[in-house]
Amino acid sequence: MADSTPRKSVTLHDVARQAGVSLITASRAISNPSLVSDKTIERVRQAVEATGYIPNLLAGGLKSRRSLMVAALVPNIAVAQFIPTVKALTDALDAAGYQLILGQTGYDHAREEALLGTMISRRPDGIVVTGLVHSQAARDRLRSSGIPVVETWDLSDRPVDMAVGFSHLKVGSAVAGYFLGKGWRRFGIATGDDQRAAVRREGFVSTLGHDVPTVKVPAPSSLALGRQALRQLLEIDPTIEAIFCSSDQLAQGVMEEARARGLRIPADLAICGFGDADFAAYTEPPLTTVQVDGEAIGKLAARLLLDRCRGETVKEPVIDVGFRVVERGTT
Amino acid sequence: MADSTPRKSVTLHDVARQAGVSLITASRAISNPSLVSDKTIERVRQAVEATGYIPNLLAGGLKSRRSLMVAALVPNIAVAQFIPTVKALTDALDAAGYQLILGQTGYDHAREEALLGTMISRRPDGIVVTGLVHSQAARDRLRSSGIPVVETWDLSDRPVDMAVGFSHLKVGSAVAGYFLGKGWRRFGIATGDDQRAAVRREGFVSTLGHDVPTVKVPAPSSLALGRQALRQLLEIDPTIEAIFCSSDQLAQGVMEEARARGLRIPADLAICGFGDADFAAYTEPPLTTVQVDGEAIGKLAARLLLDRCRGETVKEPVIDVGFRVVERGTT
DNA sequence: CTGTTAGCGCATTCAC
DNA sequence: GTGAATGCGCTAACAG
Repeated sequence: MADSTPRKSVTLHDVARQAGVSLITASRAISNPSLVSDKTIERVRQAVEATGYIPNLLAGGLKSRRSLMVAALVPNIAVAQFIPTVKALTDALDAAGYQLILGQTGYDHAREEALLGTMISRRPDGIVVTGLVHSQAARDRLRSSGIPVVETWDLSDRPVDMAVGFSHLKVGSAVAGYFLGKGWRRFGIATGDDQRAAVRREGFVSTLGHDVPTVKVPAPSSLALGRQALRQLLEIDPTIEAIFCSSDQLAQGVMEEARARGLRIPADLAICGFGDADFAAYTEPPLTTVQVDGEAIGKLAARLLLDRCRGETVKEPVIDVGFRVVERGTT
Repeated sequence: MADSTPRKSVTLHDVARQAGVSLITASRAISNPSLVSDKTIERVRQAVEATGYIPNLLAGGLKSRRSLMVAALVPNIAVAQFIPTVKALTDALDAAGYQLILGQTGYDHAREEALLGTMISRRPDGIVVTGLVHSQAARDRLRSSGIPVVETWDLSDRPVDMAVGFSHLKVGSAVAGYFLGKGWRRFGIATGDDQRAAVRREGFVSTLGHDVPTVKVPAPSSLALGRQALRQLLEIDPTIEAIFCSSDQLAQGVMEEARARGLRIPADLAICGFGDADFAAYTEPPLTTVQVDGEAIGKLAARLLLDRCRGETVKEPVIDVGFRVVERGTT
């Protein structure tokens, strides 16, 4: 009972010998029991128990060409935005026996390209990226690898393979339209420095028809950066009536700073966030924001990938999950 | 230029043939260039380029017994607490060529045990778990697997292998001592339902010498649950002077609810969080909390693991990173 | 239902 | 400096 298997790891060979069956029968008893008699299954089960056998998925995957792994690339896991997606993805894949390999691109295209190479070299059965794959070289390599790919949190006419997301341009337009409908005319933008946030800004400005004072903060955005952003925006234009923030964390910071300055929300300053974070409905006042179903994105990405792994052809390889401006107390 | 390698993936064999060298020379040119002449390296490099070769780490790892993967088990990635650790771990490992496989135990011991089995079957070069491994069966399997293990965010006299964390009992004691020193005598606890939070509560209560009204919320804790917790606590005892929360998210919710009720912080109600989240210093008033360096935990865990992978013996297998009560405006 | 044969793609011996 | 053989641990094809 001290230590059963100190060095030499026990292999399927040992199990087969112990059970008095051939290697392949032991293999089948474990991974495809319907092909084996109950008596044999039981003998193998006992042998597994006795030897403390733990299968080597790497070896199996080499032959079967299924690694049961999915690579997920996020810009930065500290970006709260993507966590529900990663969580839903992890859960859905786990239920099907797949595990997630995590990679961070740091919003850097060169790094993304290098990381994709590393991931491909691990032969995952699928790859999920947040955002669209930027470099053409990376797109080509992904395609020629033959690995199913899902691009998420954005949409494209010509995805590498599959996509689950929504239009950031439309988000910006929708918020601008909403602000205009409320009668406000003087705006500000507090935004992270990533590309999708830039597209939302573009949609906002284009619907407005003119540019808008903007403060850009580095990712990951946070409450602290939101406070700082409002200070800077009010320096640029103290008469701003409404601010569009690229995340709810930034918006929360803008709220705190406004409160610290004695500004009433929304009478003196209206605020709209983005993402509908878990806390957004519970701030004082509750935060108006753009709801995006990050969890659904993760679930759908998993479904697309798993369908592909089962050899099915996906009929709808590009899914628009949409978004919704959720009006609450800050506007 | 259409598609270079549609089905049959290119192997090192193809590269070697193209370069006019043997398989092993090609292998060395790529992974151990110091053993090969510059001319050969260049020929191989060109062949790699021409064929679009991407190495298969699974195959290499099978022989070399190094998967270049580390498994990380967290209760739930949606728990903000652990994100800096996972991020630091991912970054540090990535710099050394290792990738992280993510798993979620859901604070469930049976699930943790099953997941550890799955992870071991992937033959990672190291395993990081948040918290101590609970089931004895899992501890035994981990030990006999021979895989380096780091338990984090807690300490133990007899870790499975290595540990990086701090004493939750001492955290609870320290906060109780701090509260008592401020002259408060009527307390409440808002806590997540995980085991480490329970130990912090135990430390708090034991230093106090008597039990305390407690509201327990399910993980992951959030601002919304914090608001709810304060409502319940005030029902139990409307005269509570100070509340110890098991996370800063909960504390933020308590603050919001207090504000909504017109309670002044800290005059009417003092609040202490746990974790020192990124927003804690920027709330109104800034949140008193217990600072724990989650990033350092991740970095240290990576260092221990990498040292082991290099075959070095770790002289200090249990590291106490400590903690600090950070006094801010809510107390 | 069970077994035999032949690799998966690469890296570790050992030779030269 | 380079190469030939050998097998990591397992499973896809066939056969019986």
